[in-house]
Amino acid sequence: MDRQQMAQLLCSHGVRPTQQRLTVYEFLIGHPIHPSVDAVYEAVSVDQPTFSRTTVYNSLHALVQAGLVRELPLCSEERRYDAGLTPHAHFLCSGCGCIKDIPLAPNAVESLLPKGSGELDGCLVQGQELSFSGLCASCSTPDSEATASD
Amino acid sequence: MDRQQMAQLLCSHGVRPTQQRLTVYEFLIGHPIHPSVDAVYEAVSVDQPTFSRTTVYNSLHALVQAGLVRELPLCSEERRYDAGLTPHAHFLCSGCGCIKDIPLAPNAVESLLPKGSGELDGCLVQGQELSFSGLCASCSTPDSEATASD
DNA sequence: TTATATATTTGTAATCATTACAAATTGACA
DNA sequence: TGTCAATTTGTAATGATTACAAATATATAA
Repeated sequence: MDRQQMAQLLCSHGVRPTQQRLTVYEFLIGHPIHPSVDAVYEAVSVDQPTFSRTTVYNSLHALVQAGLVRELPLCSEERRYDAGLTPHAHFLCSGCGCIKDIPLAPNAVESLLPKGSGELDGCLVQGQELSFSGLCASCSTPDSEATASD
Repeated sequence: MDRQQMAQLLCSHGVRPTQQRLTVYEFLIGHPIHPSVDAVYEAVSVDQPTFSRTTVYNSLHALVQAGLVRELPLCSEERRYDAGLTPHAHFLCSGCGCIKDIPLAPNAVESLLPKGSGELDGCLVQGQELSFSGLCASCSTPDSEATASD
């Protein structure tokens, strides 16, 4: 997906495709590491030193509200963002903070809901998230301390 | 479960059953509203005005580490805690912040993982959480603005 | 193209949940 | 009872996020 296509995608979701928003979205698409706000900011600042941290926040808000990016509900100190919209779960390593994707079958999560129990009756469900936590392969091996990578 | 039983439960999990920890745990058990730290603090302060906010943090940390309480991974500003350990999912209302429990069958979540795909190979899975977000019945009804209750 | 209005970006200051810390207190154990 | 270690308490510090206003960019109309 090139910038032109991204711009059209943003437009079709009601988001004005400014340079900054495209830069943030491009980074998320190209780096599926579920980065924090600061990770995005650090990355885009390399090429564009005037890029503001506030703009990263603003852009992410706009993209999340448009449904193009989702904020991950995780027990992490910082918020993490994901532009991958195919159904998948996440594994958060409490050691190094890395996040792994876990593919899921379509409608897998819905199948868990109690059928006809009415538990979600009247509730408007807009998002869902399945997450696991623990230690990744690197961090669960005692002799090799993992460096916080992604 | 009375205080005596709670004390034994904490002991068996390696947590010294201090008065403060028991008070926090008792509140969580008795009020399954998945409260925030501040909600716990406000509640216990009514009867014990000298109860410190830091102690609420400390107690919750101890209980979480012992596996008696879980911290909920949700897209909320504050951390929320749950002493209910039976398998269930959560629904977080972005309007009023209330959280509803959604019962799940045992091992329902595990059944979603790709069989033999090795996606979690080498990872030590310690926790899991399935959450939904949206608007609760009260908040999705336009004419009755819900008051932030639980 | 130019003028005008609107939306966005930027940088700084403020907010708020959480953590760090040290003194005071409590509880266990000899 | 005395001593030591763990816990509690209150305050100060931290750090992610938000608020805000001036500067800038963008879209639309003339």
